[in-house]
Amino acid sequence: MSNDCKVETALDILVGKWKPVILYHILSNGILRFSELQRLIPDITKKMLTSQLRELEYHDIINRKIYAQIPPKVEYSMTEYGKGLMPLLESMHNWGLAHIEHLNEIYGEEEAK
Amino acid sequence: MSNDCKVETALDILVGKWKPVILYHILSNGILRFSELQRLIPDITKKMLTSQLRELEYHDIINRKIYAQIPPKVEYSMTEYGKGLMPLLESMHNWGLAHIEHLNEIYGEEEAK
DNA sequence: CGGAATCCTAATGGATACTG
DNA sequence: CAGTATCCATTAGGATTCCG
Repeated sequence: MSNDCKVETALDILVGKWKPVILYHILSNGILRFSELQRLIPDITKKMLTSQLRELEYHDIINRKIYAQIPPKVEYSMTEYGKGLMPLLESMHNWGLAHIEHLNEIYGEEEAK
Repeated sequence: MSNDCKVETALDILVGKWKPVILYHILSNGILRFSELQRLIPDITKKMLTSQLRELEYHDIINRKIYAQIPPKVEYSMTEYGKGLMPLLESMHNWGLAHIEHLNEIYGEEEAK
């Protein structure tokens, strides 16, 4: 059996068209409002931004701080626990970087995939 | 810009409902025939097994060796390059394991997600 | 401002049957 | 045995509108 393989658990947290980008911006900026994330990721819709943030929040990767005021203000930041993801993200980034090189060697520069 | 973030590149290789399981079995067994993989992963269809194997092959993670005989025989194994994925897979596995613990602490044992 | 609700499209995954 | 080919179901993602 392979039920002791938890690679997929880690994948779950990162999979989603926008999650890596969102994490990238929050990690770079520390704290970001909903509208700031929208500005930083122009092509994302509110619905997508909301759903991806909620999933990350569910997994305790990011924090959601609501200010009870009008107009509303909501801030997102990494949780302490979520910061523990950073080494893994870096490993993935580095491997990804090397892999692009590798694909170029095999298939040439054209193929982006 | 966040275009220098290549986390997604790494994700691409692993995303796909069956890829982690397939890699797990090939890594555990060294060399496996198509039919052996089918036995080890009972719920997968031929179509899915084929497509996932082809994607891994495209990325030079696994090798496909065809024996020109009747009945056909095809063996799959990790490439040398593909073995370089192992540390990353282990990191992800370990993080995933710890994350399940963490979720249990937050939400209790019931929630599997 | 930061969403929720609704509807729609595209991509992924699966069942089944056929083939060299 | 190791696949294709077709067709169908499910899911992810997106556009738009509305709301406190």
